[in-house]
Amino acid sequence: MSRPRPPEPTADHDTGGGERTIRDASILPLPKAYEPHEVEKRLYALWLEGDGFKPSGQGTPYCILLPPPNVTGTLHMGHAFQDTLMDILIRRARMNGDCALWQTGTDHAGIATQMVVERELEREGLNRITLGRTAFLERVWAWKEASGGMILNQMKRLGCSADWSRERFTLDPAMSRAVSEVFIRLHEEGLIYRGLRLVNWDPQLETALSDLEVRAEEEAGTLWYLRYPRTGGQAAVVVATTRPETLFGDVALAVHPDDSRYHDLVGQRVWLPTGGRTIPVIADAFVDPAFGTGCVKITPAHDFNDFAVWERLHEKEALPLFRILDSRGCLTEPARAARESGSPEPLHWLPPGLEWDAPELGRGHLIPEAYRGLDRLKAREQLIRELEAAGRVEKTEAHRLSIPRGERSGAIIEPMLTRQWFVQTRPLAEPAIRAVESGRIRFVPENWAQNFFDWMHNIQDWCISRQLWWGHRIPAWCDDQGRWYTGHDEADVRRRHALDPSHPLHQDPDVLDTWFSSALWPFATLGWPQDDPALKTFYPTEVLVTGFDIIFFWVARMVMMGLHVMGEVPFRTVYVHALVRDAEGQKMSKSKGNVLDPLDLIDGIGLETLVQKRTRGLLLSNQARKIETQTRKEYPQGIPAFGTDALRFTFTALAAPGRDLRFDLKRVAGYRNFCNKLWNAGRLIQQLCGQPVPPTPATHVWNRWIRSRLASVCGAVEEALGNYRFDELAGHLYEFTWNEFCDWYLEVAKNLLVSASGDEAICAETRSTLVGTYNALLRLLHPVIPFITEELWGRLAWLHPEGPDRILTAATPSPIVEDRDASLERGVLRLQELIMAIRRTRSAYRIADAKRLQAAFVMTANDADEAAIIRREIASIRLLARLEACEEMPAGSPKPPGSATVVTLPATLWLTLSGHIDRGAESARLRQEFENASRQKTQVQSRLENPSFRNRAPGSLIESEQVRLAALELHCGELARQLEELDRLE
RNA sequence: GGGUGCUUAGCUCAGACCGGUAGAGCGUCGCCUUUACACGGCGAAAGUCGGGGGUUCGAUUCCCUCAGCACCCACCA
Repeated sequence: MSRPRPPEPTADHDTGGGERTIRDASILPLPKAYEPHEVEKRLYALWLEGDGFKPSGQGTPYCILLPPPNVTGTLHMGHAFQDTLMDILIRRARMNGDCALWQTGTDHAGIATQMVVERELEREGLNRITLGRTAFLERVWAWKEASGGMILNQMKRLGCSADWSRERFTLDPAMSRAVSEVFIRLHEEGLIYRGLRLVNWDPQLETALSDLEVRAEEEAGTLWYLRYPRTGGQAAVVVATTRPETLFGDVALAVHPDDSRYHDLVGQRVWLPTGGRTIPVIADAFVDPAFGTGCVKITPAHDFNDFAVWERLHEKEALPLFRILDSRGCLTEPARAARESGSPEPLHWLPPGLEWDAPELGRGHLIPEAYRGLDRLKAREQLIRELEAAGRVEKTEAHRLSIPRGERSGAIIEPMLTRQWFVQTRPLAEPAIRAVESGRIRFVPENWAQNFFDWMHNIQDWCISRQLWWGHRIPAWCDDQGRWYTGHDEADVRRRHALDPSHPLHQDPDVLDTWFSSALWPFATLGWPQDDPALKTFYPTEVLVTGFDIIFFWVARMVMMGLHVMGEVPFRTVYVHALVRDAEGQKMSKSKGNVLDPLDLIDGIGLETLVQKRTRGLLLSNQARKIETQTRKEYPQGIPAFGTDALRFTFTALAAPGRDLRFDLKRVAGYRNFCNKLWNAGRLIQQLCGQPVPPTPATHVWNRWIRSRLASVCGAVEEALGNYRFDELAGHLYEFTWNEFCDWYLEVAKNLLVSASGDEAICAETRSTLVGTYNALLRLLHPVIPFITEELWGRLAWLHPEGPDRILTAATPSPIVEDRDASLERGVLRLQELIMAIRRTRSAYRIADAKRLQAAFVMTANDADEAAIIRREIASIRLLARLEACEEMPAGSPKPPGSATVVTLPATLWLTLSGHIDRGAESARLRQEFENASRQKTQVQSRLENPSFRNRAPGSLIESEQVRLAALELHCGELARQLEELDRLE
């Protein structure tokens, strides 16, 4: 969908980049519109030449860590947003002369990657078990080499200036060394331990998960009221449960100690509803008498609450502990479960004197024959049928409850008694809390620190072992007595622990939670535990740019590990950005069909391809149809190519503090237009100058003005970046570029150079201002929109005869303090107000721009500087308000006949409009203005007359209100006079 | 159950820590093919700042409260 455009000179195309010189540049006109596509590829290659994005120079070290994306991942809007912000910071730091490193790499993403490869195997009719561990891991590595890391290439399309030579992968040998080193140290310090505990078990993936990897959703369920017959023959005890199948693992019933209904029951025994085994009734305050029947079954191996009860009371009440599910969630005899775990450590606990063959334990048969090997959900159905038939179900109720599901697999999570490795987090959390409290780590925006504290204060020990194959194998070996030893490898273990070669050792088959290695990312990527100079230079890193969704997963753990291992925080600032949503505020997800691919916004995509892309691989066909309809409606033309810079500017402008960010495609179009505006400003300047210009001091009002504004904007940009207010950064740049530089300054400068008097001195300083401002502007913009600024820098090489060839390595423009002139800026503001008032009046009378009008004015300004600026700038008033002539008349001059009146603060001006004038409209217009001004005047007046205001308001406010009142009085007086004049003439 | 955030123009959002005159982009309307740009220029319309109460000389802003919408943590036998 490209517009027809005039033929372009071919000489400036594909010159290979870098070969351009000032000589030939001056004669090459720019194409009429900026075309990002060709430019982006060429320039990225150019940037990679030589040292690429390696840190250089002796400047202050400045390091940002890329939150390592999953190797399985592809770039989505969230990444693109985050990457843009990081790239802005890094490019700016580089231009500031800092030694800037953007450390990049990918994460092995244990579960995600293993699932991808397992699915691939499934398509070939294979599975990992038949393949075996070694062959399976070879497959995963092959997959990683072939398809992993696509996301980093996509980042390059975004213009990311990460140091690709330092790319790391969390399973690199050096990273693995860091992982085992930390594991060994923490184990020796007692901060990593092996424990028999309940964990969240995913029966589909057959692994433990951490609390954070479990999502609970409210779903419809059933509450069954089951009868537990009493041994003495009295009425059965009724217990409500949502998971009846767990009754095979019951070790007690519990009631609240103060529940009078059950006082006589405590200490007695009841029969299980099936299975021929009795359990005691105990009392514990955790029971809520108001829920169900106030009596609860205790299944310590499969329920977190019950396990807590067991921990409190198992010695006193002689409660055994055993599990009844195998790793796939099927019912199994406890003894079998222990054997299956393959470890010499027992997976149960029996009170002294109690043996498996005791009647309390069903003489070793806890699971009736008919249920053995049955999936827990199937077993549930079968059990309910059996109990109903036996009259053991009193009633059933529909019940909403939150069902925990594995984040990855979606399978219902079972709390499961297993032996796992845990990190004892409290001793690690305390220094982390202090680091944030003391300000050694700053959260931006601050309120996220609260979130961090809340979690850290209630932190639970972290289960770090996973029953997967893809990941860091746990560096721990077990002997036949169940004793554990750590080391980097078996030989290392024997050396460290002085074990004879004949001493049997078996390495733990499990791997570590992916987040364990991620937690070491800040120092492991920089070379730890080696004595790497990068570590000394760049640790602690400057700022972590991340979403709030991984504060717990990742940020908190990096802080804990960094402080513990390095003795220093991993980063000084945590900048927490919002999460990208669609235009309706919905989370972008494949199943909703509202996903936007950042690359499609850059390159564009046709409607048909987009529809295909969004519906591919969807299981439900009605869902696919819905998405197709919605997509066709929303993007009837597909998505046009906006270019990388437009997308980056959009992200920057949207990066206001907050927790979600609605991504609106229309904004991208707006910023594409912005890029084009900047491009065309370059075209104009090329036409006006086109060769190096010696720096010349400014004397002309507008030249001084734009230099003053530039100095202000440099300062504002610096401040916005210092506060991580990317939205404000974008706002300042947009406003300055478009409104001040293009709309005002270029219009004037064009005139000064093309049609003006031929005053060589003014021309020289105007060229110098034009070139100096545009040059600085490109450098200010470069971190945000790197491609177009680099392209302009290259094409307009005469802009920077002494500067570097590439804007990438140019210096940030520093604000020139002497250029700032507040009084001049005020004066120009008045001038602009006068010009805008004339334009308004012209527009009200619908006078074409081409029509030049006669005008006369009287000065009403009481500020000498302002008046001087107006008088000096009559030429620009004429130019910008399209006047033929504009003459000053003596104060008190009468309104010329047949004129429209324009009343502003610095001057009252009459536009000669013979033939157009409408006395009624004129009067109404002035009256309206008068009323507005009087309303304001009255407001200020009454405020100033209010004694309590005068007594209590700060002096500076009173002063400024007085100034304002004076101005309003002047304005009102002048409007009244002009209205009288109008009446008098009538 | 505990907590956090949001509610401002037709749409998407700034502004609020630090009270006094409410801003932007997009959209809408009018005029304009002015040789940088129609991916443009100039101009205009458009808001009882979610409801109620309080503090204050003054509240969109601070406090309380209600409503709606998001989200997080815990938990539901």
